[in-house]
Amino acid sequence: MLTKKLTELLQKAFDEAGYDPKYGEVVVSGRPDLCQFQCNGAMPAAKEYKKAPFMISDDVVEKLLSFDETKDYIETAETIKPGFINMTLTDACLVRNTKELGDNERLGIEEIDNPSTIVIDYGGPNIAKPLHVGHLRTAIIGESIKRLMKFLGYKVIGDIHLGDWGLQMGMIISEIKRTKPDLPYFDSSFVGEYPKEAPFTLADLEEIYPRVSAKSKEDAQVYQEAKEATYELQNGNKGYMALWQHIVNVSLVDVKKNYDRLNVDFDLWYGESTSHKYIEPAVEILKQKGSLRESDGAMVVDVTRPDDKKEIPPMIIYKSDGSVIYGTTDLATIYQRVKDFDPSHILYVVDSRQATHFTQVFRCAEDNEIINANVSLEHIGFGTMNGKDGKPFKTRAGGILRLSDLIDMVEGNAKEKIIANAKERGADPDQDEIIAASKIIGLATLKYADLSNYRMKDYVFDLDKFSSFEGKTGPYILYSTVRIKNIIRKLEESGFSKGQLLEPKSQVERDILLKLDGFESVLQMAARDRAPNVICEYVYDLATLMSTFYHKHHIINEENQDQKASWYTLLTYVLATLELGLDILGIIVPEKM
RNA sequence: GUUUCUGUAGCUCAGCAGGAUAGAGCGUCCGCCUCCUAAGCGGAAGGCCGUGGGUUCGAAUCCCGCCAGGAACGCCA
Repeated sequence: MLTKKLTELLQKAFDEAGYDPKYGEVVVSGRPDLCQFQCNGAMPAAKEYKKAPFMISDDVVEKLLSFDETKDYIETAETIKPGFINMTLTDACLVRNTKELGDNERLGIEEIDNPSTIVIDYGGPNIAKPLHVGHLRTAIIGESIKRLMKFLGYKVIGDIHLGDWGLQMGMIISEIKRTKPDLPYFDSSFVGEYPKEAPFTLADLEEIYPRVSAKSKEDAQVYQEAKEATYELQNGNKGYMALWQHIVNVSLVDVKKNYDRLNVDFDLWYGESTSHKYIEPAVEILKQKGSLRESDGAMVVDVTRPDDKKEIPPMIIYKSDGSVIYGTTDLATIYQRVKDFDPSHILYVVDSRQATHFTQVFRCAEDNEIINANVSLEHIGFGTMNGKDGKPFKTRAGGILRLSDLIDMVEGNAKEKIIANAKERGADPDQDEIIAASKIIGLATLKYADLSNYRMKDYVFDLDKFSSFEGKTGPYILYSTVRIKNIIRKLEESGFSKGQLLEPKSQVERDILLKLDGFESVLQMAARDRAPNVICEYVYDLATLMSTFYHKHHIINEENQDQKASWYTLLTYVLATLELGLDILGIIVPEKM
């Protein structure tokens, strides 16, 4: 990374000029018309040394220019107005640096030392309920953060954390009992093997939950039975467990299908139920600490702290009916994760609306030493995806939009565009090609639109805009990337080989070399802030620079063979960078489009 | 009410480890397809960065107040 090397140089210069080296930090210039890199350290240093900033920057620049190694990097270094140190690198340095990055397997990006384990909890779909738009952001953002951390070298475990242990399971079980009381699962005297086949289909399940959920709101009896069933399930009713397993199995097929379409995968397909055997030991700790108390019939733990600005309600461990709720399973899951994986971080990529809940759970775990001080629990919240009315996205009829329907919409839209575009170009792709391309492009449309927003913000889902295929969109970036692939393919087909990277022939080309160097700090910033949107920004910038480049230089028709070979090499570097960036975003690049 | 997130161009959004002239996309206007994909490129117009203070040599960026919008505030997840 060039800023790092330049910072070393500047620190040395500050030091030798008699100033604290800490002022030597170099950043990418905010004024590319003036210089490529800048150091602003002379201005804060002016205070410490009670000197005019330009006197300091003059000293530093003088020292800097006296070093032998400076010539290897810097073309010009000068002091400007109050005390900026502006630097521009030699093209030779840029080329040398680019080669180092491009020829490196990891594009020159450092892998962290002594990697710790990070558990990322995202996805969180509920069993027996179809996935809906509300599940989109956690999946997309979580997947991207997972990939980013993995690439940076952490040992990352992505856990889907299925919602499979709460009241909704009791609702479904009690409803099945009501409609099919003769099933063996409800016969307490039943001995032997329960049937292997589930007594319902996925379609049945998807119909049962909304029905019983609505009924339970009207009918207290129904609600009561659901609660009782939940309690019995959680306490090991054998028939319920067997039925529960059927529900999980049937649902999971569909859940996996949805995540596949989103190019999202998990290392662990655990759920709330997985941790249920850890509830007891976790609660035992709470008891030993004397934290558990009775309140309105429920067992709770207080999680307030003296400097609280807001009253945090106590966390409920056991409801007044004796069953556990998601706070309890979350706590038990922390206990389990610490025991099994010894993580340094557990990241929860969950809707911001659950902030209070996580405050409760985290405090409960910390205060009661279920985790020790080296484990960091972090809620990575995000805003909602809204419709054009500014309210959470709904279907036209006002219902909840299924995730699969959303994906269908986006893919369908991509398909129309592909066909229209092919027609215009006189191309004639076959059906399979069109379908494959529409899936990939649809995915990029959806993911780029989502990830390019800063995650805390709500955003408006506007299909027309996102799939317009123009401007700052997923399809544009794919288009740019595929275009590079096409040129490379043509070069390969003509038997041409890559060659030595030559010095840039234009400002765009120079800008590309500088941009390539900036990738590492972009990834670091994205990781630090858990903010994939900075990667989106970067990928777009690089793609745009490439488009400008084509306008200026024509690679295939280039007569100078060394130049052509050099550009070929450059293309492979840019492609590798784009592909890596897109892969971290969870976006797939097609071969053609 | 309390807490929290958000407020930047007509619209949708970046920028917020403080730095020199605040950036994109869409939309509007002008120009560019005998040449690797025009899903593109070049250019123009468009902004007292919600508001008032403070810190600082320097604030869209940090701190405080206010205004506006969203969200959360005990047995759903």
